Amino acid sequence: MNIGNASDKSGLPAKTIRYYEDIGLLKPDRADNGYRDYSMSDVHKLRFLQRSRGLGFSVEECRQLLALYEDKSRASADVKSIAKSKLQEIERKIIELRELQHTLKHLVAHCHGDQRPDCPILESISGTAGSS
Amino acid sequence: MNIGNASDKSGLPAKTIRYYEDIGLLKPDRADNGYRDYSMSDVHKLRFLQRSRGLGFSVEECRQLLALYEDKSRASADVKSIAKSKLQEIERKIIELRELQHTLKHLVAHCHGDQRPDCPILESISGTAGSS
DNA sequence: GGTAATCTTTCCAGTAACTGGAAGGTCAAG
DNA sequence: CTTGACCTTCCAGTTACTGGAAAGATTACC
Repeated sequence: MNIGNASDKSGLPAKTIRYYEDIGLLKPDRADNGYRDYSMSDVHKLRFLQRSRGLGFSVEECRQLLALYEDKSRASADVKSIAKSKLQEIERKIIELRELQHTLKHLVAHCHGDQRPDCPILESISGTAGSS
Repeated sequence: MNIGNASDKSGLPAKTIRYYEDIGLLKPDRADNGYRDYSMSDVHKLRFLQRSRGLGFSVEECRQLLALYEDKSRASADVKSIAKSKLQEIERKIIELRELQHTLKHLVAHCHGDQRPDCPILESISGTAGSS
């Protein structure tokens, strides 16, 4: 499939997909006319990248995650140790998102925007009373 | 407190804190010697920024979140509608993180790195069999 | 078959969000 | 009163895109 189609299915702009190719993240086939030709597997990987980038992983981290995703020949211990450290990071991100969620819900529920100078939320936000 | 201290407490590099000041996200007091002087409230906000950035929100989105955080005078409906749309985004991110977590756990549990050409994970990854 | 619209290609420049480093001022310790 | 660890501003470089030009390919219509 052409890049426009892959873009629609992955949620990534065509520009970004070409950029990911430039930096060696994903190399699609080429059709006889020179057009890039994406397989469904490529599209899955693009969607995977779209998600991980949106969740705050850097491109280099995404490269690692993609390597895990694509793993076909690396040593088990190696793969597992990277996966485990990524899992810890994911766990942390989920917790932080829950705290942010809690804070915003609290705001929606309790702050009425009626010119009050101090909001009780300020106490609980930014992990001051929720983590570490 | 000085910027180095604020940096330690917020987890943001001093460089980044100065950059956030440049773009108008957070304006600390200045001591008589010209040094930036951060209050605990400033540090909370920096930590808040550190987290939201790490969770994949853009600086402009963080500006909105910070405005919610700081809200003291805006109309309730306005604040609530922004907060609600951010809550949806957070909900989505949590779901995506859970799926990523599930995928990686599956990888750690079932892929042994023993040269196998196709991993069963490929089916379930990237939301193909888990969402939408 | 012609041609206009809509792809696609590469390349180069611009933006967003930092990041590093130079040149110099400030401060606490010995 | 100097040494070292801070801090300041400024300017240049990096990462991760993003927009736009110029040109080739494909499809859609007459």
